[in-house]
This record gives sequence, C-alpha cells and structure tokens, in this order.
Amino acid sequence: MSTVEKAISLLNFFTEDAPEWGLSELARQAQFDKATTRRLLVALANSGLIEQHTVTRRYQLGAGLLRLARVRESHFPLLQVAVPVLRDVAAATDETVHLSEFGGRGLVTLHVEESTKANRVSVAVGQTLPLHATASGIAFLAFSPPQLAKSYLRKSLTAFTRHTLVQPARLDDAIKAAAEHGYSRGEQGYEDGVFSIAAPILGLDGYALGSIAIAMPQSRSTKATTERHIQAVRGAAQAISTRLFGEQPAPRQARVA
Amino acid sequence: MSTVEKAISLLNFFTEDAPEWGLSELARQAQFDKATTRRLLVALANSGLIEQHTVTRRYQLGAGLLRLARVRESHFPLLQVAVPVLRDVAAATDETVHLSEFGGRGLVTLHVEESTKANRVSVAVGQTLPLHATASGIAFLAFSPPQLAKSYLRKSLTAFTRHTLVQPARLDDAIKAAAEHGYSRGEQGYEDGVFSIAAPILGLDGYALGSIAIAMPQSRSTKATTERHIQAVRGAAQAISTRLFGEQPAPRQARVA
DNA sequence: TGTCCATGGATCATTTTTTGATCCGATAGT
DNA sequence: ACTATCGGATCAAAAAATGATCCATGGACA
Repeated sequence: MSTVEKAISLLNFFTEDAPEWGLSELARQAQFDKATTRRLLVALANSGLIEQHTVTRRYQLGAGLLRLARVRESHFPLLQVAVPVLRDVAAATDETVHLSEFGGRGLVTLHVEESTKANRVSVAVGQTLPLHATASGIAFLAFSPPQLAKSYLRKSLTAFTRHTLVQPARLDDAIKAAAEHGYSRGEQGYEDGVFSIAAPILGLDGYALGSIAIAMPQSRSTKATTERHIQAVRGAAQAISTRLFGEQPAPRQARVA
Repeated sequence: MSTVEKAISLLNFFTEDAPEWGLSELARQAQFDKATTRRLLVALANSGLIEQHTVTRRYQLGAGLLRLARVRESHFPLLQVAVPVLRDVAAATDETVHLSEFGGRGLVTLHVEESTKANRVSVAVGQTLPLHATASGIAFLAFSPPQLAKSYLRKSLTAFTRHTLVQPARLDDAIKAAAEHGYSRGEQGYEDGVFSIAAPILGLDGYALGSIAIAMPQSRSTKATTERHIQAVRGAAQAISTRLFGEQPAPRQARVA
C-alpha cells in the first residue's frame, strides 16, 4: 500500500458514527504506527482534507472535501440524479433500496433509502459489496468489461453464508443469467435471510458503472413482490442512466455470442 | 511537500471549469513528472478519490469524495447552516456574499452567493484569500490565536494593489481596529475597485474558524450601505456560530489587554 | 497511406522520503 | 503522588518515490 493510499485509508475511518478521532485511537484502529499516523494526518490537514480541533486535538474531516464533492457532483451528478429515483422506488416498494458504484475500492455503497418497516434490511453507506455474494455485485459483473469478470472468477471466492456462490462455474452461471435477464437475484449469498434484486446502471461505454438494488427479508418475499421489484430496479437503473447520459446504445455485456 | 500533499494537490486542479484532465496535461499544469503524476493518480484512483474513464482514459474526481463530504457535513454542517444565511444576506443587500474557512490551505472560499447586478464582485469557490489583503482575512486574523497573527505579521507581505497593507505596523493597526469593532473593511487591498465588509465566524474555542464578507464595487459604496453591511455581516456571523455551537462565551481575540 | 507528434503507460538505478522505536512533557484518573 | 495514556518529536535504518528513457497506440496532416 503506497503512502498516499495509507493516508487516504485513514479518511475512511471517519463515519457518521465516528466523525472524530484522537491520534492514538486512530493509529490503533488503522494498525499504523502512531508517528506514521500523525505524519499522515498532518499531511492531510495541510491539504485541507482533515482538520484538527485546537482545544481537544481530535481530528475531523475537513472542508476541502466539500469543494471537491461539489465539483464531482457538478460534473457527474450521480447522487443528485439517483437519490430521487431511489426515494421513489423505496416509497413504492417500502423496502430498502441502495445504490453502489464500482471504483478503486470495489463496489461501494453510495446511498441507501431504508424501508420504514421495523423488519428491514440495513446497508451502510461506504460499505464495499463483494461482487460474487451480492445481487448488486452480480448485476455489475454481468455488464462489466469481459476481462474484469474473467479475472474475478479466477480469484478465491469467500463464503459469507452457505448460500454464497464460491464455485466459479456457478457464479459464471449466475452472471450469464443476469446478463440475459437484465437483473440479478441475491439469495442470501452475503447474509442469511436477505433477498435482493439488482440491476446494473450503465455508463456511456455501455458497461456498468454500478448497481441499484432492492433488499428485503427473505421471509417477506413472494413471487408477486419479486416481479414488481424486477420491474422497479430495471426501470430505476434505466432512468438513472438516461438522466446522466441521455439515450444510449445497447449494453455491452461480459458475455457476448 | 510530502508525497501525500503532492497527491492531494492534484485533486485541487479539478474544478467546475476543468472537471476532467488527461495525464500529460495535468502533469504539465502541476509541474510534476508524468510518471510521478500517474503514480499519484493511480493511488488516488485505488482509494476512490479519482476515477479514470475506461474509454477516454481521462481522470475525474471520484465518488469516494461524496461519502466523506457527507460525513463532514453531517458532523459539522458549516455549509448546511451557512448557505441559507448567506442567501438571506445576499437577498437583503443584493451584493456578493461569501464564506471562507481557515484550514491547512489558509483561508479558503467555501461558498459564494453572487449579486444579481451585472456590475458585481465575483469570488471563486476554492480560492485562497490572502489574510492581509482581504476583509475576510483581517477579520479572521483579528480573532485568531495570538501567535498565528503574530507569525503572519513577520512574513513578507505581498502587494496585490497599491492599497494592500504590506507594512506590518499598518496591518497590525487594521487587525486591532477589527478586533475592537467586530468587523473589518477591505478597501481595494486585493483587487482595485472592490470594497468589502467582513466579520469573523467564531468556533467553540472563541477563536475565528472563518469569515463571512459582503463585497461590492467601490463605486456603489455609500456610508449608508456600509452601515447596513456591517450590521448584516455581524448578524450573519453570529447566527452561523449560534446555529453551529449554540450560545457561546466571549470571543478570544488576537489582542487582549 | 505514411509520417510526425503527443498521448498514456512501464521500467529501474538513483535519490529521497518514510518509517517506527524510543523518548518527552502534559493531562487525567485514582 | 503515582500511573497510564495522550499528542508530539527525533533520527538511523528501511522502504518508497522519483524521473529519464523507452514503448505502443492513436490522431492529425500532407
């Protein structure tokens, strides 16, 4: 891990639940030496991505992030476009709907609209979703560049539940099915009792840039809800792509004749 | 400049006017070697702060910034709180109002509400304001920790116009006046023809964390508008502090008896 | 169609930076 | 008063970063 990656990995410890950290506790959590951690924090502070309280000496995320986030959304308004769509789907289905985007850290959750029901699926913003064990991941793989999917299949696949697809042949089958149908189903592959339907959000190149998924307790799933959710995520994914890029060419799938 | 600072400095080239960069052009602009620039961009991409287009190979800011910005605002809602206040002041005065915060990169502009008049002052978000040459800077210095102001006065002060306060004694006088009155006046110190009134926004420690300013063409300034603007920025700064921190103790100034 | 130029990208000897064990002063808790 | 933990500083050793040079590719132009 390069020095830059080390420094930025520190930023990822700051969450809504833990918005402030002392030096020593962050070093412990990050498993970096205290001196190293401090040097990295000082560099981040000098660059405006971190701020240190003058009194408590604790660290928080800095205002420099706000400008960068604004530039990002101004140019590529994924959240601005997707959040209303997710809200609509969550309102229509009363289930948890979440958006994820594929990047340097894998398929990362960007936004979640939770169901109002007490018995609901919770997903954390910032969480990385394993590609083989989630509906979002499989939907993404089904419409990703062929060699990304191919190299993923060669990796050692972690089992999260006894339903996780850890055999490459079975994962490949699921990817093919998703490519054919335009959506994927996640049947307790990442967590027992959770059922999901996901669709890929396509970019200008025709490949998936991320996914949108509806997640619910398995016990609440029926054939009727499944059909409705399939329609909803496919429609939502299409709406997000269209609003971001306009009408587009056919998707380019991992599998092609 | 550390490697981490170098990497993050690349992020700052991404603006609303230049949201995408190719490798070679960014290297030229940053005055880094192309190989160095690429390594830094790859590290940023691996961390989700930068994304590279699969087709054009150009770089843009990454979605990882969105989550971090959200955590920051969730914990310290400076923009969320301040933007409505800036809008109110801009509506009431019909002049440009801008917010800046002091951090690792100095006093950086976070938000601007421009006047609707054709003849208006424009300020760029992200721009660093020189402390000695702007009303915001002087307001900030007047309520900053004593040794910050003291060490700033020892620096070589750049002249931006013939009105810029480059003599330490005169800057010190302006700081003292601002400390006494609770606001500062910027009379063409940074740009000819621009007149500003600024007030410090105080943090929990009683020191300034940033400033709010009203900027207008000098030619439009009258004694009456100046009085109104003084009231407006002081009220706005107070409102922002109170909403962020609640009622607070007396300000701690650079100068104390 | 061929040439030229600029692109993004890779390499590795050399240079520079980073690292972390150790020590320090300060503060809080007992 | 003592102990533990904090944030912070130092510097010999270790590791990473650097950038000159080379490469393949694609676009512009004649």
